[in-house]
Amino acid sequence: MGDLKLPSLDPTSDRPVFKQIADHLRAAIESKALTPGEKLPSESQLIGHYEVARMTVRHALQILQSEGLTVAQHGKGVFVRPRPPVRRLASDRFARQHREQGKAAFIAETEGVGAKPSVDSITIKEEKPSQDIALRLGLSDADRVVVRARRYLIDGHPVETATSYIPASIARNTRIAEPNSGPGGIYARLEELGHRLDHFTEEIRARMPLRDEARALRLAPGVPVFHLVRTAYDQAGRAVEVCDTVMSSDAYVLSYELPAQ
Amino acid sequence: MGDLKLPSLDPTSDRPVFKQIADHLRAAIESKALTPGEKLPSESQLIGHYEVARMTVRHALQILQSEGLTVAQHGKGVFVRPRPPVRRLASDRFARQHREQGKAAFIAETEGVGAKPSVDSITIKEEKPSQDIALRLGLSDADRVVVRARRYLIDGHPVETATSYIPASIARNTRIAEPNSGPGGIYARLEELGHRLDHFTEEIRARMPLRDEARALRLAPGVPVFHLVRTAYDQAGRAVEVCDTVMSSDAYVLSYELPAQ
DNA sequence: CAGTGGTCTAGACCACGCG
DNA sequence: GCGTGGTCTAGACCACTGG
Repeated sequence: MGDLKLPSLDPTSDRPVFKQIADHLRAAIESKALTPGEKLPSESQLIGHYEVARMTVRHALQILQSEGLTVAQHGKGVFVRPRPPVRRLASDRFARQHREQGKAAFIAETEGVGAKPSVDSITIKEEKPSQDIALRLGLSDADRVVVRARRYLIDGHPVETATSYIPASIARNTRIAEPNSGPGGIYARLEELGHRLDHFTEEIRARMPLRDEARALRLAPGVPVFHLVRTAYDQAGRAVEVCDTVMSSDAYVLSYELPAQ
Repeated sequence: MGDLKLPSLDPTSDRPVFKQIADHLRAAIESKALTPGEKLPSESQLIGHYEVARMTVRHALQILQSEGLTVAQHGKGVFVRPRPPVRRLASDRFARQHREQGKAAFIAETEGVGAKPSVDSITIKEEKPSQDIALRLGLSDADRVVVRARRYLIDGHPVETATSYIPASIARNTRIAEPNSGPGGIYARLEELGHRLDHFTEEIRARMPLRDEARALRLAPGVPVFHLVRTAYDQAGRAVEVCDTVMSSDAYVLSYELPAQ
Protein backbone atom coordinates (compact mmCIF):
# COMPACT_ATOMS: atom_id res chain seq x y z
CA MET A 1 0.00 0.00 0.00
CA GLY A 2 2.99 2.26 0.45
CA ASP A 3 3.19 3.28 -3.18
CA LEU A 4 -0.41 4.48 -3.53
CA LYS A 5 -0.52 8.05 -4.82
CA LEU A 6 -3.39 10.03 -3.35
CA PRO A 7 -4.12 13.56 -4.55
CA SER A 8 -4.27 16.52 -2.16
CA LEU A 9 -7.46 18.17 -1.04
CA ASP A 10 -8.84 20.98 -3.16
CA PRO A 11 -9.37 23.80 -0.66
CA THR A 12 -11.27 25.87 -3.23
CA SER A 13 -13.87 23.14 -3.73
CA ASP A 14 -17.31 23.27 -2.15
CA ARG A 15 -17.18 19.50 -1.83
CA PRO A 16 -16.77 18.49 1.80
CA VAL A 17 -13.38 17.16 2.82
CA PHE A 18 -14.64 13.69 3.76
CA LYS A 19 -16.28 13.34 0.35
CA GLN A 20 -13.11 14.40 -1.41
CA ILE A 21 -11.16 11.78 0.51
CA ALA A 22 -13.80 9.17 -0.30
CA ASP A 23 -13.58 10.22 -3.97
CA HIS A 24 -9.82 9.73 -4.01
CA LEU A 25 -9.99 6.27 -2.49
CA ARG A 26 -12.95 5.27 -4.66
CA ALA A 27 -11.07 6.36 -7.76
CA ALA A 28 -8.08 4.29 -6.65
CA ILE A 29 -10.31 1.24 -6.29
CA GLU A 30 -12.17 1.75 -9.55
CA SER A 31 -8.95 2.34 -11.45
CA LYS A 32 -7.50 -0.85 -9.94
CA ALA A 33 -4.70 1.08 -8.27
CA LEU A 34 -6.10 -0.79 -5.27
CA THR A 35 -7.21 -4.31 -6.10
CA PRO A 36 -9.66 -6.59 -4.27
CA GLY A 37 -8.16 -7.85 -1.04
CA GLU A 38 -5.58 -5.08 -0.92
CA LYS A 39 -5.22 -2.93 2.18
CA LEU A 40 -6.10 0.74 2.09
CA PRO A 41 -3.87 3.28 3.84
CA SER A 42 -4.52 3.16 7.58
CA GLU A 43 -6.49 5.86 9.34
CA SER A 44 -3.28 7.33 10.76
CA GLN A 45 -1.70 7.44 7.32
CA LEU A 46 -4.73 9.22 5.89
CA ILE A 47 -4.78 11.64 8.83
CA GLY A 48 -1.13 12.39 8.12
CA HIS A 49 -1.57 12.73 4.38
CA TYR A 50 -4.62 14.99 4.48
CA GLU A 51 -3.93 16.70 7.81
CA VAL A 52 -7.47 16.29 9.07
CA ALA A 53 -9.12 14.94 12.20
CA ARG A 54 -9.65 11.26 12.64
CA MET A 55 -13.46 11.47 12.44
CA THR A 56 -13.12 13.03 9.03
CA VAL A 57 -11.17 10.14 7.55
CA ARG A 58 -13.41 7.66 9.33
CA HIS A 59 -16.39 9.34 7.74
CA ALA A 60 -14.79 8.94 4.32
CA LEU A 61 -14.03 5.27 4.96
CA GLN A 62 -17.56 4.70 6.12
CA ILE A 63 -18.89 6.03 2.83
CA LEU A 64 -16.89 3.46 0.92
CA GLN A 65 -18.04 0.73 3.23
CA SER A 66 -21.69 1.64 2.77
CA GLU A 67 -21.10 1.51 -0.97
CA GLY A 68 -19.90 -2.04 -0.60
CA LEU A 69 -16.43 -1.19 -1.85
CA THR A 70 -14.44 -1.99 1.30
CA VAL A 71 -14.53 -4.08 4.45
CA ALA A 72 -12.89 -3.11 7.72
CA GLN A 73 -11.17 -5.69 9.89
CA HIS A 74 -10.67 -4.75 13.48
CA GLY A 75 -6.99 -4.68 14.37
CA LYS A 76 -5.85 -5.31 10.80
CA GLY A 77 -7.00 -2.58 8.48
CA VAL A 78 -9.49 -1.64 5.78
CA PHE A 79 -9.43 -3.74 2.63
CA VAL A 80 -10.89 -3.54 -0.85
CA ARG A 81 -13.76 -6.00 -0.70
CA PRO A 82 -12.86 -9.25 -2.39
CA ARG A 83 -15.41 -10.46 -4.90
CA PRO A 84 -16.65 -13.94 -4.09
CA PRO A 85 -17.23 -16.36 -6.94
CA VAL A 86 -20.61 -15.88 -8.53
CA ARG A 87 -23.28 -18.49 -9.11
CA ARG A 88 -25.21 -18.07 -12.32
CA LEU A 89 -28.76 -19.25 -12.11
CA ALA A 90 -30.16 -20.17 -15.50
CA SER A 91 -33.82 -20.13 -16.35
CA ASP A 92 -33.86 -23.86 -17.00
CA ARG A 93 -32.62 -24.70 -13.54
CA PHE A 94 -35.88 -26.37 -12.57
CA ALA A 95 -36.23 -28.36 -15.75
CA ARG A 96 -37.40 -31.90 -15.15
CA GLN A 97 -34.35 -33.41 -16.74
CA HIS A 98 -32.12 -32.00 -14.01
CA ARG A 99 -34.45 -33.18 -11.28
CA GLU A 100 -34.65 -36.68 -12.67
CA GLN A 101 -30.96 -37.17 -12.10
CA GLY A 102 -31.86 -37.29 -8.44
CA LYS A 103 -30.37 -34.02 -7.33
CA ALA A 104 -32.04 -30.97 -5.92
CA ALA A 105 -31.48 -27.80 -7.94
CA PHE A 106 -29.00 -26.18 -5.57
CA ILE A 107 -26.73 -29.21 -5.32
CA ALA A 108 -26.77 -29.88 -9.05
CA GLU A 109 -25.95 -26.29 -10.02
CA THR A 110 -23.18 -25.94 -7.52
CA GLU A 111 -21.30 -29.17 -8.12
CA GLY A 112 -21.10 -28.11 -11.74
CA VAL A 113 -18.68 -25.33 -10.84
CA GLY A 114 -16.45 -27.34 -8.55
CA ALA A 115 -17.63 -25.86 -5.25
CA LYS A 116 -18.88 -27.78 -2.23
CA PRO A 117 -22.57 -27.12 -1.61
CA SER A 118 -24.23 -27.76 1.71
CA VAL A 119 -27.49 -27.09 3.48
CA ASP A 120 -28.13 -26.39 7.15
CA SER A 121 -30.62 -24.91 9.59
CA ILE A 122 -33.42 -27.06 8.22
CA THR A 123 -36.63 -26.51 10.11
CA ILE A 124 -40.07 -27.81 9.31
CA LYS A 125 -43.37 -26.82 10.81
CA GLU A 126 -47.02 -26.56 9.95
CA GLU A 127 -48.84 -23.28 10.40
CA LYS A 128 -51.49 -20.87 9.21
CA PRO A 129 -50.07 -19.01 6.20
CA SER A 130 -49.68 -15.26 6.01
CA GLN A 131 -52.17 -13.44 3.85
CA ASP A 132 -49.61 -13.05 1.07
CA ILE A 133 -48.71 -16.74 1.00
CA ALA A 134 -52.36 -17.78 1.17
CA LEU A 135 -53.12 -15.53 -1.79
CA ARG A 136 -50.28 -16.92 -3.87
CA LEU A 137 -51.31 -20.51 -3.09
CA GLY A 138 -55.00 -19.80 -3.60
CA LEU A 139 -55.85 -21.02 -0.10
CA SER A 140 -58.84 -20.12 2.01
CA ASP A 141 -58.96 -19.13 5.64
CA ALA A 142 -58.98 -22.55 7.25
CA ASP A 143 -56.13 -23.99 5.16
CA ARG A 144 -52.71 -24.61 6.63
CA VAL A 145 -49.24 -24.94 5.09
CA VAL A 146 -46.12 -26.96 5.68
CA VAL A 147 -43.16 -24.60 6.03
CA ARG A 148 -39.67 -25.80 5.12
CA ALA A 149 -36.86 -23.36 5.95
CA ARG A 150 -33.19 -23.96 5.19
CA ARG A 151 -29.95 -22.20 4.47
CA TYR A 152 -27.63 -22.94 1.58
CA LEU A 153 -23.86 -22.64 1.77
CA ILE A 154 -21.02 -22.89 -0.72
CA ASP A 155 -17.65 -23.98 0.60
CA GLY A 156 -19.03 -23.17 4.03
CA HIS A 157 -20.11 -19.61 3.16
CA PRO A 158 -23.84 -18.94 3.44
CA VAL A 159 -25.28 -17.57 0.21
CA GLU A 160 -29.02 -18.03 0.43
CA THR A 161 -31.87 -18.68 2.82
CA ALA A 162 -35.05 -20.24 1.51
CA THR A 163 -38.47 -20.87 2.97
CA SER A 164 -40.96 -23.07 1.12
CA TYR A 165 -44.69 -23.08 1.77
CA ILE A 166 -46.67 -26.10 0.56
CA PRO A 167 -50.37 -26.59 1.24
CA ALA A 168 -50.71 -28.98 4.19
CA SER A 169 -53.38 -30.83 2.22
CA ILE A 170 -50.62 -31.88 -0.17
CA ALA A 171 -47.56 -32.23 2.02
CA ARG A 172 -48.76 -33.43 5.41
CA ASN A 173 -47.44 -36.89 6.29
CA THR A 174 -45.30 -37.07 3.16
CA ARG A 175 -41.57 -36.91 2.77
CA ILE A 176 -41.98 -33.20 2.01
CA ALA A 177 -42.57 -32.77 5.74
CA GLU A 178 -39.37 -34.66 6.60
CA PRO A 179 -35.99 -32.93 6.99
CA ASN A 180 -34.54 -35.07 4.22
CA SER A 181 -37.03 -34.77 1.39
CA GLY A 182 -35.26 -37.40 -0.71
CA PRO A 183 -33.62 -37.50 -4.14
CA GLY A 184 -34.59 -34.67 -6.46
CA GLY A 185 -35.94 -32.56 -3.62
CA ILE A 186 -39.50 -31.51 -2.95
CA TYR A 187 -40.29 -30.92 -6.62
CA ALA A 188 -39.65 -34.60 -7.30
CA ARG A 189 -41.93 -35.49 -4.37
CA LEU A 190 -44.68 -33.21 -5.64
CA GLU A 191 -44.58 -34.93 -9.02
CA GLU A 192 -44.76 -38.36 -7.37
CA LEU A 193 -47.83 -37.15 -5.54
CA GLY A 194 -49.51 -36.48 -8.86
CA HIS A 195 -48.76 -32.77 -9.15
CA ARG A 196 -46.87 -32.80 -12.43
CA LEU A 197 -45.18 -29.42 -12.60
CA ASP A 198 -46.04 -27.13 -15.47
CA HIS A 199 -44.25 -23.84 -14.85
CA PHE A 200 -42.88 -21.47 -12.24
CA THR A 201 -43.13 -17.73 -11.76
CA GLU A 202 -40.42 -15.73 -10.04
CA GLU A 203 -40.72 -12.24 -8.61
CA ILE A 204 -37.46 -10.47 -7.92
CA ARG A 205 -36.77 -7.49 -5.71
CA ALA A 206 -33.47 -6.03 -4.54
CA ARG A 207 -33.02 -4.20 -1.26
CA MET A 208 -30.69 -3.83 1.68
CA PRO A 209 -30.86 -6.78 4.09
CA LEU A 210 -32.69 -6.72 7.39
CA ARG A 211 -30.52 -7.29 10.46
CA ASP A 212 -31.41 -10.95 10.70
CA GLU A 213 -30.73 -11.52 7.02
CA ALA A 214 -27.34 -9.82 7.22
CA ARG A 215 -26.47 -12.09 10.12
CA ALA A 216 -27.75 -15.31 8.53
CA LEU A 217 -25.86 -14.61 5.29
CA ARG A 218 -22.84 -13.02 7.01
CA LEU A 219 -23.17 -10.08 4.67
CA ALA A 220 -20.60 -7.32 4.64
CA PRO A 221 -22.05 -3.82 5.06
CA GLY A 222 -23.09 -2.35 1.74
CA VAL A 223 -24.11 -5.64 0.16
CA PRO A 224 -27.75 -5.77 -0.94
CA VAL A 225 -29.84 -8.92 -1.28
CA PHE A 226 -32.06 -10.38 -3.92
CA HIS A 227 -35.48 -11.21 -2.56
CA LEU A 228 -36.99 -13.82 -4.85
CA VAL A 229 -40.43 -15.36 -4.52
CA ARG A 230 -41.07 -18.38 -6.72
CA THR A 231 -44.43 -20.05 -7.20
CA ALA A 232 -44.67 -23.54 -8.68
CA TYR A 233 -47.78 -24.52 -10.66
CA ASP A 234 -48.90 -28.02 -11.58
CA GLN A 235 -50.48 -28.95 -14.87
CA ALA A 236 -53.93 -28.48 -13.39
CA GLY A 237 -52.97 -24.82 -12.93
CA ARG A 238 -52.84 -25.11 -9.16
CA ALA A 239 -50.12 -23.34 -7.17
CA VAL A 240 -48.44 -26.13 -5.20
CA GLU A 241 -45.49 -24.34 -3.63
CA VAL A 242 -44.27 -20.85 -2.83
CA CYS A 243 -40.57 -20.47 -2.12
CA ASP A 244 -39.36 -17.24 -0.53
CA THR A 245 -35.62 -16.84 -0.82
CA VAL A 246 -33.12 -14.19 0.20
CA MET A 247 -29.80 -14.30 -1.61
CA SER A 248 -26.55 -12.46 -1.16
CA SER A 249 -26.43 -10.27 -4.24
CA ASP A 250 -22.75 -10.66 -4.77
CA ALA A 251 -22.94 -14.42 -4.89
CA TYR A 252 -25.50 -14.49 -7.71
CA VAL A 253 -26.27 -13.53 -11.24
CA LEU A 254 -29.79 -14.42 -12.26
CA SER A 255 -30.39 -15.31 -15.85
CA TYR A 256 -33.68 -15.67 -17.71
CA GLU A 257 -34.91 -16.29 -21.19
CA LEU A 258 -37.87 -14.36 -22.57
CA PRO A 259 -39.93 -15.27 -25.62
CA ALA A 260 -40.44 -12.69 -28.36
CA GLN A 261 -44.07 -13.63 -28.46
CA MET B 1 -43.56 12.10 16.55
CA GLY B 2 -44.19 13.36 20.02
CA ASP B 3 -45.92 10.21 21.16
CA LEU B 4 -43.24 7.75 20.08
CA LYS B 5 -42.15 5.57 22.99
CA LEU B 6 -38.48 4.70 22.85
CA PRO B 7 -36.94 2.26 25.34
CA SER B 8 -33.98 3.22 27.50
CA LEU B 9 -30.46 2.02 26.94
CA ASP B 10 -29.41 -1.24 28.50
CA PRO B 11 -26.19 -0.36 30.35
CA THR B 12 -25.48 -4.03 31.04
CA SER B 13 -25.47 -4.90 27.35
CA ASP B 14 -22.28 -5.36 25.36
CA ARG B 15 -24.05 -3.89 22.35
CA PRO B 16 -22.68 -0.42 21.59
CA VAL B 17 -24.91 2.51 22.43
CA PHE B 18 -25.28 3.70 18.84
CA LYS B 19 -26.41 0.23 17.78
CA GLN B 20 -28.93 0.06 20.59
CA ILE B 21 -30.37 3.40 19.50
CA ALA B 22 -30.47 2.23 15.88
CA ASP B 23 -32.21 -0.95 17.04
CA HIS B 24 -34.90 1.03 18.85
CA LEU B 25 -35.61 3.24 15.88
CA ARG B 26 -35.49 0.33 13.44
CA ALA B 27 -37.96 -1.57 15.56
CA ALA B 28 -40.26 1.46 15.60
CA ILE B 29 -40.15 1.56 11.81
CA GLU B 30 -40.60 -2.15 11.29
CA SER B 31 -43.48 -2.26 13.74
CA LYS B 32 -45.12 0.66 11.94
CA ALA B 33 -44.98 2.81 15.05
CA LEU B 34 -43.26 5.13 12.58
CA THR B 35 -44.78 5.00 9.12
CA PRO B 36 -43.30 5.96 5.75
CA GLY B 37 -43.00 9.72 5.43
CA GLU B 38 -43.19 10.24 9.18
CA LYS B 39 -40.55 12.27 10.98
CA LEU B 40 -38.18 10.61 13.43
CA PRO B 41 -37.31 12.36 16.71
CA SER B 42 -34.77 15.10 16.05
CA GLU B 43 -31.15 14.72 16.99
CA SER B 44 -31.65 17.01 20.00
CA GLN B 45 -34.60 14.98 21.18
CA LEU B 46 -32.61 11.77 20.93
CA ILE B 47 -29.66 13.37 22.71
CA GLY B 48 -32.05 14.40 25.50
CA HIS B 49 -33.77 11.03 25.69
CA TYR B 50 -30.64 8.90 25.73
CA GLU B 51 -28.27 11.41 27.35
CA VAL B 52 -25.48 10.77 24.86
CA ALA B 53 -23.26 12.89 22.65
CA ARG B 54 -24.50 14.15 19.35
CA MET B 55 -22.08 12.03 17.29
CA THR B 56 -23.52 8.94 18.93
CA VAL B 57 -27.08 9.62 17.81
CA ARG B 58 -25.83 10.70 14.39
CA HIS B 59 -24.02 7.40 14.09
CA ALA B 60 -27.25 5.56 14.89
CA LEU B 61 -29.19 7.60 12.34
CA GLN B 62 -26.52 6.96 9.74
CA ILE B 63 -26.93 3.20 10.19
CA LEU B 64 -30.61 3.46 9.39
CA GLN B 65 -29.89 5.62 6.38
CA SER B 66 -27.36 3.13 5.01
CA GLU B 67 -30.00 0.44 5.44
CA GLY B 68 -32.32 2.43 3.23
CA LEU B 69 -34.85 2.89 6.02
CA THR B 70 -34.68 6.67 6.38
CA VAL B 71 -33.83 9.82 4.47
CA ALA B 72 -32.49 12.98 6.05
CA GLN B 73 -33.61 16.42 4.87
CA HIS B 74 -31.36 19.28 5.76
CA GLY B 75 -33.15 21.81 7.94
CA LYS B 76 -36.27 19.67 8.26
CA GLY B 77 -35.55 16.35 9.90
CA VAL B 78 -35.05 12.66 9.34
CA PHE B 79 -37.98 10.78 7.84
CA VAL B 80 -38.98 7.18 7.30
CA ARG B 81 -38.28 6.63 3.64
CA PRO B 82 -41.48 6.72 1.62
CA ARG B 83 -41.92 3.79 -0.71
CA PRO B 84 -42.40 4.91 -4.30
CA PRO B 85 -44.89 3.09 -6.48
CA VAL B 86 -43.42 -0.03 -7.97
CA ARG B 87 -43.37 -1.03 -11.62
CA ARG B 88 -43.81 -4.71 -12.24
CA LEU B 89 -42.01 -5.96 -15.30
CA ALA B 90 -43.57 -9.12 -16.66
CA SER B 91 -41.71 -11.66 -18.73
CA ASP B 92 -43.94 -11.05 -21.74
CA ARG B 93 -43.13 -7.37 -21.87
CA PHE B 94 -41.32 -7.69 -25.18
CA ALA B 95 -43.95 -9.84 -26.82
CA ARG B 96 -44.62 -8.85 -30.41
CA GLN B 97 -48.27 -8.13 -29.76
CA HIS B 98 -47.37 -5.24 -27.45
CA ARG B 99 -44.88 -3.86 -29.92
CA GLU B 100 -47.30 -4.01 -32.79
CA GLN B 101 -49.59 -1.54 -31.10
CA GLY B 102 -46.91 1.00 -31.92
CA LYS B 103 -45.57 1.64 -28.47
CA ALA B 104 -42.17 0.98 -27.04
CA ALA B 105 -42.13 -1.32 -24.04
CA PHE B 106 -41.51 1.32 -21.41
CA ILE B 107 -44.32 3.58 -22.56
CA ALA B 108 -46.83 0.77 -22.90
CA GLU B 109 -46.12 -0.69 -19.48
CA THR B 110 -46.24 2.60 -17.69
CA GLU B 111 -49.40 4.04 -19.18
CA GLY B 112 -51.12 0.91 -17.98
CA VAL B 113 -50.73 1.99 -14.39
CA GLY B 114 -51.82 5.59 -14.80
CA ALA B 115 -48.40 7.19 -14.49
CA LYS B 116 -46.79 9.60 -16.95
CA PRO B 117 -43.74 8.05 -18.61
CA SER B 118 -41.07 10.10 -20.29
CA VAL B 119 -37.61 9.68 -21.75
CA ASP B 120 -34.72 12.12 -21.77
CA SER B 121 -30.95 12.38 -22.17
CA ILE B 122 -31.06 10.54 -25.45
CA THR B 123 -27.63 10.29 -27.01
CA ILE B 124 -26.56 8.32 -30.03
CA LYS B 125 -23.08 7.57 -31.23
CA GLU B 126 -21.13 4.98 -33.13
CA GLU B 127 -18.07 3.41 -31.57
CA LYS B 128 -15.87 0.38 -31.10
CA PRO B 129 -17.58 -1.90 -28.59
CA SER B 130 -16.06 -3.04 -25.31
CA GLN B 131 -14.83 -6.59 -25.18
CA ASP B 132 -17.89 -7.66 -23.20
CA ILE B 133 -20.35 -6.16 -25.65
CA ALA B 134 -18.46 -7.52 -28.66
CA LEU B 135 -18.58 -10.98 -27.11
CA ARG B 136 -22.29 -10.81 -26.45
CA LEU B 137 -22.99 -9.60 -29.98
CA GLY B 138 -20.57 -12.08 -31.54
CA LEU B 139 -18.61 -9.29 -33.24
CA SER B 140 -15.03 -9.36 -34.38
CA ASP B 141 -12.35 -6.79 -33.87
CA ALA B 142 -13.10 -4.45 -36.73
CA ASP B 143 -16.85 -4.25 -36.11
CA ARG B 144 -18.48 -1.18 -34.68
CA VAL B 145 -21.75 -0.59 -32.83
CA VAL B 146 -24.41 2.08 -32.68
CA VAL B 147 -24.90 3.11 -29.05
CA ARG B 148 -28.26 4.51 -27.92
CA ALA B 149 -28.33 5.85 -24.36
CA ARG B 150 -31.40 7.27 -22.64
CA ARG B 151 -33.01 7.76 -19.25
CA TYR B 152 -36.55 6.80 -18.35
CA LEU B 153 -38.71 8.75 -15.92
CA ILE B 154 -42.10 8.23 -14.32
CA ASP B 155 -44.03 11.33 -13.31
CA GLY B 156 -40.72 13.17 -13.64
CA HIS B 157 -38.76 10.82 -11.36
CA PRO B 158 -35.89 8.98 -13.01
CA VAL B 159 -36.17 5.22 -12.56
CA GLU B 160 -33.88 3.66 -15.13
CA THR B 161 -31.00 4.37 -17.47
CA ALA B 162 -30.52 2.19 -20.51
CA THR B 163 -27.81 1.86 -23.12
CA SER B 164 -28.40 -0.21 -26.25
CA TYR B 165 -25.66 -1.55 -28.48
CA ILE B 166 -26.61 -2.59 -32.01
CA PRO B 167 -24.09 -3.75 -34.61
CA ALA B 168 -23.36 -0.82 -36.91
CA SER B 169 -23.72 -3.18 -39.85
CA ILE B 170 -27.41 -3.41 -38.96
CA ALA B 171 -28.26 0.01 -37.57
CA ARG B 172 -26.11 2.51 -39.43
CA ASN B 173 -28.17 4.96 -41.51
CA THR B 174 -31.45 3.56 -40.24
CA ARG B 175 -33.98 5.06 -37.88
CA ILE B 176 -32.30 3.11 -35.08
CA ALA B 177 -29.53 5.69 -35.29
CA GLU B 178 -32.02 8.56 -35.00
CA PRO B 179 -33.08 10.06 -31.65
CA ASN B 180 -36.70 9.20 -32.40
CA SER B 181 -36.62 5.58 -33.43
CA GLY B 182 -40.29 5.59 -34.41
CA PRO B 183 -43.40 3.64 -33.34
CA GLY B 184 -42.71 0.42 -31.46
CA GLY B 185 -39.14 1.39 -30.72
CA ILE B 186 -35.96 -0.18 -31.99
CA TYR B 187 -37.30 -3.72 -31.77
CA ALA B 188 -39.95 -2.82 -34.33
CA ARG B 189 -37.23 -1.33 -36.57
CA LEU B 190 -35.07 -4.44 -36.24
CA GLU B 191 -37.96 -6.59 -37.39
CA GLU B 192 -38.61 -4.29 -40.36
CA LEU B 193 -34.98 -4.72 -41.29
CA GLY B 194 -35.53 -8.45 -41.53
CA HIS B 195 -34.33 -9.44 -38.08
CA ARG B 196 -37.46 -11.12 -36.82
CA LEU B 197 -36.93 -11.46 -33.08
CA ASP B 198 -36.92 -14.91 -31.57
CA HIS B 199 -36.06 -14.53 -27.91
CA PHE B 200 -34.20 -12.45 -25.33
CA THR B 201 -31.89 -13.34 -22.48
CA GLU B 202 -31.62 -11.20 -19.38
CA GLU B 203 -28.84 -11.28 -16.80
CA ILE B 204 -29.61 -9.63 -13.49
CA ARG B 205 -27.27 -8.43 -10.80
CA ALA B 206 -27.96 -6.28 -7.75
CA ARG B 207 -25.41 -3.95 -6.19
CA MET B 208 -24.98 -0.52 -4.68
CA PRO B 209 -24.95 2.24 -7.30
CA LEU B 210 -21.82 3.98 -8.50
CA ARG B 211 -21.70 7.70 -7.84
CA ASP B 212 -22.82 8.58 -11.36
CA GLU B 213 -25.69 6.14 -11.22
CA ALA B 214 -26.88 7.47 -7.87
CA ARG B 215 -26.88 10.95 -9.37
CA ALA B 216 -28.61 10.01 -12.63
CA LEU B 217 -31.36 8.13 -10.78
CA ARG B 218 -31.48 10.54 -7.82
CA LEU B 219 -31.17 7.57 -5.50
CA ALA B 220 -31.44 7.99 -1.75
CA PRO B 221 -28.55 6.53 0.22
CA GLY B 222 -29.05 2.88 0.97
CA VAL B 223 -30.97 2.09 -2.20
CA PRO B 224 -29.36 -0.58 -4.39
CA VAL B 225 -29.80 -0.93 -8.15
CA PHE B 226 -30.67 -3.73 -10.50
CA HIS B 227 -28.11 -4.09 -13.24
CA LEU B 228 -29.79 -5.89 -16.11
CA VAL B 229 -28.18 -6.87 -19.39
CA ARG B 230 -30.58 -8.03 -22.10
CA THR B 231 -29.55 -9.60 -25.37
CA ALA B 232 -32.01 -9.85 -28.26
CA TYR B 233 -31.67 -12.71 -30.76
CA ASP B 234 -33.26 -12.94 -34.18
CA GLN B 235 -34.66 -16.12 -35.68
CA ALA B 236 -31.35 -16.78 -37.40
CA GLY B 237 -29.87 -17.05 -33.90
CA ARG B 238 -27.89 -13.86 -34.28
CA ALA B 239 -27.56 -11.43 -31.36
CA VAL B 240 -28.87 -8.14 -32.75
CA GLU B 241 -28.94 -5.93 -29.67
CA VAL B 242 -27.50 -5.75 -26.17
CA CYS B 243 -29.26 -3.43 -23.74
CA ASP B 244 -27.47 -2.53 -20.52
CA THR B 245 -29.83 -1.00 -17.97
CA VAL B 246 -29.48 0.25 -14.41
CA MET B 247 -32.72 0.48 -12.47
CA SER B 248 -33.61 1.91 -9.09
CA SER B 249 -34.38 -1.21 -7.07
CA ASP B 250 -37.24 0.32 -5.20
CA ALA B 251 -39.08 1.29 -8.34
CA TYR B 252 -39.12 -2.24 -9.77
CA VAL B 253 -40.24 -5.77 -9.24
CA LEU B 254 -39.02 -8.09 -11.97
CA SER B 255 -41.19 -11.02 -12.85
CA TYR B 256 -40.37 -14.06 -14.96
CA GLU B 257 -41.95 -17.29 -15.99
CA LEU B 258 -39.90 -20.49 -16.09
CA PRO B 259 -40.85 -23.71 -17.86
CA ALA B 260 -40.80 -26.98 -15.92
CA GLN B 261 -39.00 -28.57 -18.81
C1' DC C 1 -35.41 34.00 14.23
C1' DA C 2 -35.16 29.16 16.25
C1' DG C 3 -34.66 24.50 15.03
C1' DT C 4 -32.93 21.24 12.05
C1' DG C 5 -29.24 18.44 10.00
C1' DG C 6 -24.05 18.77 7.83
C1' DT C 7 -19.19 19.21 8.60
C1' DC C 8 -15.17 19.16 11.45
C1' DT C 9 -11.95 19.26 15.44
C1' DA C 10 -9.15 17.17 19.27
C1' DG C 11 -9.10 14.59 22.25
C1' DA C 12 -10.22 9.83 25.27
C1' DC C 13 -10.40 4.85 26.14
C1' DC C 14 -11.28 0.22 24.34
C1' DA C 15 -10.73 -4.31 21.65
C1' DC C 16 -8.52 -6.89 18.27
C1' DG C 17 -4.37 -9.05 15.65
C1' DC C 18 0.16 -10.08 15.41
C1' DG C 19 4.85 -10.42 16.34
C1' DG D 1 3.83 -3.75 22.86
C1' DC D 2 2.29 -1.47 19.11
C1' DG D 3 -0.58 -0.47 15.32
C1' DT D 4 -5.00 -1.19 13.84
C1' DG D 5 -9.94 -0.04 13.80
C1' DG D 6 -14.36 0.73 17.23
C1' DT D 7 -16.80 3.65 20.42
C1' DC D 8 -17.76 7.98 22.59
C1' DT D 9 -17.41 12.80 24.33
C1' DA D 10 -17.98 17.95 24.09
C1' DG D 11 -17.57 21.21 21.89
C1' DA D 12 -17.47 24.56 17.22
C1' DC D 13 -19.34 26.69 13.02
C1' DC D 14 -22.13 26.21 8.87
C1' DA D 15 -26.36 25.73 5.74
C1' DC D 16 -31.00 24.89 5.08
C1' DT D 17 -36.14 25.32 6.37
C1' DG D 18 -39.91 27.49 8.11
C1' DG D 19 -42.57 30.80 10.56
